[in-house]
Amino acid sequence: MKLQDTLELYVKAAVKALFQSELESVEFQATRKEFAGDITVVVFPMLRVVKGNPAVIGEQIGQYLEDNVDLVKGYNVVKGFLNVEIEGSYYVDFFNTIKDQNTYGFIEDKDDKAVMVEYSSPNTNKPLHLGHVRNVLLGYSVAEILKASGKNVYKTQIINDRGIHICKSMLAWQRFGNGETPKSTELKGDKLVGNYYVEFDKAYKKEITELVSQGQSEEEAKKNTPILLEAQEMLRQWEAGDKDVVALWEKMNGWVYDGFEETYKAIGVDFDKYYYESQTYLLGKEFIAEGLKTGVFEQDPDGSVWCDLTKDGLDRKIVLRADGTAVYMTQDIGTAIQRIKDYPDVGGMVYTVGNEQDYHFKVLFLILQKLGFDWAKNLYHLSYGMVDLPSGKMKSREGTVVDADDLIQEMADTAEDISKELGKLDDYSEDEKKVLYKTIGLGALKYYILKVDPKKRILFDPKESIDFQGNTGPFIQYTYARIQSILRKSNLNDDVLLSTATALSINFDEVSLHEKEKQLIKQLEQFPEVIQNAAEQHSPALVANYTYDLVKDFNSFYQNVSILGADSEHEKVFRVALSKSVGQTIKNAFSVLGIDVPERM
RNA sequence: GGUGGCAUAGCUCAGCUGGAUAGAGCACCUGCCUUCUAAGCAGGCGGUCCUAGGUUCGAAUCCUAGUGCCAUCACCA
Repeated sequence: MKLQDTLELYVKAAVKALFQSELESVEFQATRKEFAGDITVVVFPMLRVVKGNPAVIGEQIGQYLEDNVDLVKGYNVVKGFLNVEIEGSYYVDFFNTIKDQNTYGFIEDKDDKAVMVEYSSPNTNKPLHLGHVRNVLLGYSVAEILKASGKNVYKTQIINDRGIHICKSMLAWQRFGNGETPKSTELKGDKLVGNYYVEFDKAYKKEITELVSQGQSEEEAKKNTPILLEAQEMLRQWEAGDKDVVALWEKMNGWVYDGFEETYKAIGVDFDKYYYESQTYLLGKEFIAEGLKTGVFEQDPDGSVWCDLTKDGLDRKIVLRADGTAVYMTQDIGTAIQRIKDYPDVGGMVYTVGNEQDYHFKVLFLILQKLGFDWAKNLYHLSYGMVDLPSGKMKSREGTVVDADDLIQEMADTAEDISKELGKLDDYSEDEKKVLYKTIGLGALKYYILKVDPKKRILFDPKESIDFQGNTGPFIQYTYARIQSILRKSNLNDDVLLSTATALSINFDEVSLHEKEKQLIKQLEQFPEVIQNAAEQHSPALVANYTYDLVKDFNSFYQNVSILGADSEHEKVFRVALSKSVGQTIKNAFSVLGIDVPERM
């Protein structure tokens, strides 16, 4: 049983014995550093049941606990706060129960119902940028956190592979491409296709200028440029299944997928299943027809189909155009249903999509509920803030985007510069160094993005490079590397670590627990709860900030207490074992953030 | 205009279901490498928690109103 739960029973018993009153619950908080004690009982809420001076009541309860509870070593009362000191042996005993768990903090028995997490979901006409990076890191991490919290998880995305945007790239490539391929240009496929998307835009703008000089209004010109009309014609041909257009579409999308795959690999994320809009956009229609029969939807005289959500405080939402073609909503309805068909064990889904689409998902979830799907109540929009530059929004057409591949490379380069300056790795091979630079660079980037609350926007200044000191990924990685160094130098194998730490608890009087050691164990004790909270709140930031606190405590311990130079063998082994556990916890925490930890740095 | 989100130190961010004198990092200043990796540690400076009301023993946290920024309100996605 958790310390808090145990104490709660005793505090209730104390109140019953002393004041003949029943408490419903007891409020605890961690004791602030400036006071003696380990855990604090807040007396104020009891005043509803027990009348009197809170300080006096605290005093009486404290005395009762000291007299009746072995765990309680002492107490003090400050105003209405009862600070309880816990026997050091409690912490040593607790540590003994976790020190050999490699999966500490994770729940291994999985729920029957799985969760599907969607993230990334890019368009196929341009490379991934910093905005996608946030999406991908968040989605991956939340998926891993959910796994760690005891869920089976499927990672997926929906690839927006059809529509006018890809036709624009296709057309530009046809016109200006001279048969270029990723191979012939040595460009990543997504970059090559993205270039033609830009080419299209250039030609388009030029044609607008021409038409305007011929007397058309700008508005007219935008609709009438030959190149746009041709792109629209291409889309019609695609929808009609024109062989040549489809072949070109397949070829160019193939290039993009290869490029994306490379980027995902570089970032270190993966997917269990891909969905393509081109394959699912028709599926929703069936259910629109179904919903029309059951009255969920209504048809206007022009043939368009709507869902009336005014009673739910929202608007009327179109789900099918007058010409019978699908809109975004149609396809999302179809995709959701398809996913449950494919994976019947899925009981809920998480959509990692920017907060600009909050309204869309509110509507989508509501419609799915109205259609009567029981899983529809377990849909969650993991809505996150935009990543903005000091100059404002990123705009691909204006060339202000921060490219994902470039960014990853720059982070590794910075890691390399710093590492070389510090010069601690002279005996590493070039290959080993390269891997390490990437680990550190990515660690910096991922931590930088994941440590902020998803719903808040991020301001990213490319000129001010991401820090490697303080509350950063590399700082935490560095601490991990230090711990590994100690483990190597201690020459203690696991058997010794296990047995001697146990011996310490038996002979506890010999050695008292150092403040810094106790603090570390308290911090370790929090980890499983942090994972559960992070899963409930879909927030990797909670894990990131926890890890930082843990690491700060460790570094303080490390600098103030000699580990390998401890006075007794007992102490030394205990401290090494404690360090090892902290290292394992860092590793576990970082694994759900998708960040690797190095043996040295 | 309707709806939703955000607002905490010069900058970037924490602050769990309301609890003690609001915490970190960066930057700036002071110390600490002959002892386990100084990407570190110990300390200092720095706050009208956007504003005004309200709820209560107690509010950065909850409620109301206002201000500012962002998003959204398409037969776009």
